Amino acid sequence: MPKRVDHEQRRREITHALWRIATEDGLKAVTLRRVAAEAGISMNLVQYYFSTKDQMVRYSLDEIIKVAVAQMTKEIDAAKETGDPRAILRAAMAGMLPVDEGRRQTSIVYCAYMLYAVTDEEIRAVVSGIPRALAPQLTPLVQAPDPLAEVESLIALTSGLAVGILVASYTPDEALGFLDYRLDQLFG
Amino acid sequence: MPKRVDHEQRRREITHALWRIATEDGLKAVTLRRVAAEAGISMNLVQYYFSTKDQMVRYSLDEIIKVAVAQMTKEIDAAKETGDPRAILRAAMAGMLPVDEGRRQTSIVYCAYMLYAVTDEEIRAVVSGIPRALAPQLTPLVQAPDPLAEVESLIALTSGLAVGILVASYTPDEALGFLDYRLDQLFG
DNA sequence: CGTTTTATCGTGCAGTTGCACTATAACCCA
DNA sequence: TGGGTTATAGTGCAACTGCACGATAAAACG
Repeated sequence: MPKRVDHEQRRREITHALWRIATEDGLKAVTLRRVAAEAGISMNLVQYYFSTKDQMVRYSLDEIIKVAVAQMTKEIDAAKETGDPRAILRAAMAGMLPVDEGRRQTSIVYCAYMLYAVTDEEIRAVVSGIPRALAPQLTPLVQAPDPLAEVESLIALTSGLAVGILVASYTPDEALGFLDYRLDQLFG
Repeated sequence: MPKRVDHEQRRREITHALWRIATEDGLKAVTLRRVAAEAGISMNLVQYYFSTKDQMVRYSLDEIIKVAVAQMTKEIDAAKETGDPRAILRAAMAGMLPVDEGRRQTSIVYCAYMLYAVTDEEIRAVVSGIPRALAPQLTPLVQAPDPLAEVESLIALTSGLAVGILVASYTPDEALGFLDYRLDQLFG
């Protein structure tokens, strides 16, 4: 048989191809044949690693969440070195914004899944818990009458800004400006 | 010929059918045949009123924006009677949230188009201008060092909350709570 | 060394999609 | 009253979709 292959690795490669397509033309452009072409393999091989298209899409969602969380965690940890609550919050929020090419891809794919979730029960179950899981980690950083409301609002704001950047309502700099303006109020 | 028919009216009927489908199963479920079935007419008739599927989708986008704007304008005007800036702002923002069945449909369809906009140049051009057009109308209502940043942030927050409600991250009441919490800060 | 696995490919298939083409019944106008 | 027009319906088609079914070469293993 040909070289033995790490299946997880192959699945991840296919997933990356899927992301590239979703970034460029949206999830609606994701087909088995196109993913195969983008990954440089035969369509049959895609089916070899994912028994069904839905499973492939679903796997890619789980992966993008992992990547996004890892990305943000890294930002937060780096900021934690400073010990400055504001810097940590800013890092966490800016880490969700599509301010560079890497994060832009993550954001686009993530947003695509967000909206998928609106009409897809299963994906909604995965996506809906994310802000609820994130908020409690950040509440200790703020002093306010209602820290949870404060942090949840901040997350919702950031999510709105992220979509705003993607549809070109704001430039990344403008969005960061709005975010900083808000943080000024929180800590000023 | 059969009864002479108002073409605009027919197009709107078809558009409503499209919305219902998009609300239930997303824009990806919108096909000529399904729209026709939902509207209770033959597929050919859909093609009679829209020469192409893209045109139909695009027309429905323009319509949903019109409806959403009208909805919000109505809310705002009603609140203007009170003359209370906070009430006006709240009406404008709450008018964007899917807090009842009617607004839920508007929001879902609107969100679907937002997503579409990320990877579709033409639709992005339509969608991206919306917050920029809305913000200046509301800036006179707030007193702050940077009223525009204030209002833009508020709009982004609301947009984030709207998506959050749709994917069941928040209940409508929670979202309204976050909004009010923010307004408390602004006016308190 | 032979045979069993395993990664890969090509092809075929039934279903769906958007669209084009034709038909026809009903209404308006000359 | 009759020819032209318009709203409607049916049907066919090429393209594409996800998926299933072999075929094959190469590595692993007895």
